[in-house]
Amino acid sequence: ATFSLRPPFQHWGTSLPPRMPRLFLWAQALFLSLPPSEEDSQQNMSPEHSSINIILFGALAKDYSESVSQGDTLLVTGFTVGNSPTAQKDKLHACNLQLAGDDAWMYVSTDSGRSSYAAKVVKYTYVPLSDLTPGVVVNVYAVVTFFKQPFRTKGTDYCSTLKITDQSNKKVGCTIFCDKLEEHPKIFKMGDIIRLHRVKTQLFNGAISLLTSHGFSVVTFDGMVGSPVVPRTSSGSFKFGEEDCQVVEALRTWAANQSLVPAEPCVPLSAVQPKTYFDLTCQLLAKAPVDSSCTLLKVWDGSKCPHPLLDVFVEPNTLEGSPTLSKDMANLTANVLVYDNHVEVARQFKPGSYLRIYNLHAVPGASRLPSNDSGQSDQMGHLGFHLHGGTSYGRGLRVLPEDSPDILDLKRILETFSESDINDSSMFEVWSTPPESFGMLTFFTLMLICTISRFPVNIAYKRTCDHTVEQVSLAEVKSRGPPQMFHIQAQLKSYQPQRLYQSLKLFCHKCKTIRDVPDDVTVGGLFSEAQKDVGPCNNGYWTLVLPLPKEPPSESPSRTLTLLMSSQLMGKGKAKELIFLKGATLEETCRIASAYSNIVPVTSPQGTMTPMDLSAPFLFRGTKRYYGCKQCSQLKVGESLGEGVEVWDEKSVADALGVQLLQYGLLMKLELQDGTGSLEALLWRDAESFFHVSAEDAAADQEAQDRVQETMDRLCPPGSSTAERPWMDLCLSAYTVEENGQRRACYQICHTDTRGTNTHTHPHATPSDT
DNA sequence: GATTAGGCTTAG
Repeated sequence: ATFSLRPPFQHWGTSLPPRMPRLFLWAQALFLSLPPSEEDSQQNMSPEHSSINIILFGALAKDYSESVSQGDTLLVTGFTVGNSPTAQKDKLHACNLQLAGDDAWMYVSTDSGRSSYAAKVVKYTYVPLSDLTPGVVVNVYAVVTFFKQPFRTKGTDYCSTLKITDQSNKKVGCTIFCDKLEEHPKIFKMGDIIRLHRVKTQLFNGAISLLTSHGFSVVTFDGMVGSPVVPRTSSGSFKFGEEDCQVVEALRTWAANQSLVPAEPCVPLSAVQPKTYFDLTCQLLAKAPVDSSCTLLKVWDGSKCPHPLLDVFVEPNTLEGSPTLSKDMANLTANVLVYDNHVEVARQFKPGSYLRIYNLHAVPGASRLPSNDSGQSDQMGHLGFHLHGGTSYGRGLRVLPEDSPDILDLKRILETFSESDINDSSMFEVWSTPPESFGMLTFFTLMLICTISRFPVNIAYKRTCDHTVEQVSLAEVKSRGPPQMFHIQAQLKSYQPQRLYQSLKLFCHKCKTIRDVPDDVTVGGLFSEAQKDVGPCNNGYWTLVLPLPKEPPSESPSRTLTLLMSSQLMGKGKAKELIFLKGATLEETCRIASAYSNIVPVTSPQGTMTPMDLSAPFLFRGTKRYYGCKQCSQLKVGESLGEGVEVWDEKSVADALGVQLLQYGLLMKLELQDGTGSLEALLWRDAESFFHVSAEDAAADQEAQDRVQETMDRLCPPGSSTAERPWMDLCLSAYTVEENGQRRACYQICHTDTRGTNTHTHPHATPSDT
């Protein structure tokens, strides 16, 4: 992965980012033992010189850190011998062995004696907890009997505190330090199985404990007998085989007969006793910051609490997500106040996600929230829930993945709410409302169904238009026909293109045509084609010709890179602001563009410098690429450049070159439905405000692309049923297009804004601005 | 490259 431009560019004095190996492993006093040779004895070498440091660089470091264990025998070839800078300190050999580059290899022979090629065959040995001795690095398999979710330490890391045990019945404490939260063990409940690689034994208070050591890794599993053995890890390169399955299953079976786990700490809202501590598995409906040390979470688990639940009012504009009044009234919403260290954790949560809250305190009596001191006298004795500060008793909270068994159960329960029909008697039970208020009940039940059926993404899609139009059904839209504006309420049935990058288009304001953004293979091909033009170009530009080092195969022709700068700009000391580049590959152009403000790739077919085929970008600015319209551009390179131009941006460069600049846009076709029918509508003119993304950013920036994807995933969650999709308030413009003499009605979504993630409007409420 | 914590209830 060497960068062929480096030598000339270093000479030229640019600041191109170097491509250095990113990974290296400091493998200290590795597991290698060299038996003292005869020469050594003759030279009176001291015994400590039988140990030597090996340093691995690059890909080797990554591969071997995954595959070498203490005690393995290594065969090392292709190394260089260097002075060991740590010889004084570690008293090891004065030299070290450095393994870098393609020639360096290391072969690993495991305990079993079968030598083999590196990473593939390493076998881990697991030590029973009763056999642990202090001061060694080991691998263990165990059952978790106590755990704390990772919490911030006073140092640089997060810490997970665990207690684990195995068939040897020995209980061992385990402390995991790691600065990355995702690398901490994913433990959801006591009884989960854990596999720890490279943990260090340590004597503390007279007992063995385990501590993370270099190269530490962890995988966890559900502890329930019979459930699928699915490793939970964030590591992409962990080893997991048939034997692991067997170890996990053996531990599960053993643990099932041991009563290791105390009485089920997980309690549904329907079984909560006041003044107790319990674990709650729930879905987050909404959250709101209360103050710097307290956050409110509104959650439910689909069960009805027998005790009246405390309601906590917060300013609606501070609330993220959509709690529903109906769930409050049905005593389904639990208000959880999360304090101190847990606030940071809760900040990451998104409404709709599934949570488990550990050691939640059910507190009868009103909360002392400043905003509702007065209003809560009538809530005396209502149950509130507190997640106190600190981590005692494993107090904490985390998101559970949607496919974990407990969540599947919970989802099923929550689904029964959205599927419930008004005539469904289970609904009446939920309400436990006396028969005499039946009329009232029907109204509220209707409300409940309306709201819940739009769960979990009850987002208000706000119309931003300023006209007043009656809201109509899709069937009416079709029967009334164009030209007209409509307001509709609909769900997304499907959309095209499914590959969202294909929605990026280039638009010419002059000839009104839309074209696709070419992919890198196509653009790269145009650059290769342009490279064939090796002739000179003499049109009065300052020219710098850079020979490039030969690349294999050696018979390939030598290449040069030509940089051209305008004499006019040179005269003003602005030469670097606009650079023309000839002979570069696409990749090289991109790299150079990262260091200069405007790079124009050019060729010189008849000895005159001219922009490349306009199928390719005519301009690179940082990560952004700009295209010109083939039909409408009238290239004029060679004439005087940019008289009076102060700032060189895409517009002034396009003007100077006679290029008709194309504008980026997003084009999608959305199929809408509302129960009266479905309708295909385009998203084009107002697509940027719909997604809150500039199309130009979306062409160059992953984050912007993600935002488009997220919006589509919210409107149409992958694998979701219609009932789960949110409703949108949309403004629709109907117009007529003529194709082959045929007139056809066309619809476009306009004036609609998906920013409303923090707002909530009841589905039947009329947006205030319409 | 050391350090962090080393379960055992907040007090809202």
